[in-house]
Amino acid sequence: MSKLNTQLLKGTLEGAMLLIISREELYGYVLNQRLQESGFDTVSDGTIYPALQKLQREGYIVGEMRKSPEGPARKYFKITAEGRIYLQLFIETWSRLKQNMEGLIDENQRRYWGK
Amino acid sequence: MSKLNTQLLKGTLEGAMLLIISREELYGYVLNQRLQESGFDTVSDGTIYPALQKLQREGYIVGEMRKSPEGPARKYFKITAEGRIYLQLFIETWSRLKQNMEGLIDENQRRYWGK
DNA sequence: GCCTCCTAACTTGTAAAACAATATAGCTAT
DNA sequence: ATAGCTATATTGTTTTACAAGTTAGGAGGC
Repeated sequence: MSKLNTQLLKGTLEGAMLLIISREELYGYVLNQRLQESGFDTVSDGTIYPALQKLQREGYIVGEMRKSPEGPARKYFKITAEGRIYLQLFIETWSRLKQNMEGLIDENQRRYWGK
Repeated sequence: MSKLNTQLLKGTLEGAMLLIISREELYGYVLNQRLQESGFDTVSDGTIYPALQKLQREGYIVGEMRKSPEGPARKYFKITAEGRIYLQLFIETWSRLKQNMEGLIDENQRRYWGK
């Protein structure tokens, strides 16, 4: 079950992260909490920090270190103009995939009650 | 674009393959055509055959070689009882992921016309 | 002082998945 | 024969997610 979720996570995580960062400037630790609030299973540190670095490397987000009043410094990320363009592309591609899957699933369900 | 699709494909491909096999006994070559008909980009041979072997190894499908009236032999696959159970689990997990993404995307769209 | 806990970012090594490219092989038509 | 379509399978590479571990700051308890 959790393994299945891991597989389904692939490919959608970056998009989900970018969607959250697009509405709110935040740092990795809080991003992880937001993902959980959005229904995703806990994402490990070893997943989220490399993913953030990749998004930054590609120019979709930029990070900035800021001191914390309590605890270690935080790296706040915000989305760039390029990131917004990529985000729209992601949403379109996701929608297409969603419709494709929906079509297959609907047909599957239909065969179990009245053809 | 095609690269983005590749990433989104991850995790959903097995489910899509199983959905198609559940409605129709077929072999890899035709499965690939069906996937395209369902809107997925072309899936390479190096993806589909190992994926079929994995599904069989896990007991979700079984394959059987049959002679072809024209051309080389074909390996026909059909879904097993175990495969049907896994398929229902996949559909539930997919639906959950879909709703999670939907929630994030809706919120994103809302911020561009009437808050 | 020392230990534990919570926050916070990052690294390392491993496993899974998809791809391109390649190999093999049967049949058809030129 | 050789080119083209069908058909399965393997190899090597890249990407992604994870577990586990490292480093470090601040708070509280003993």
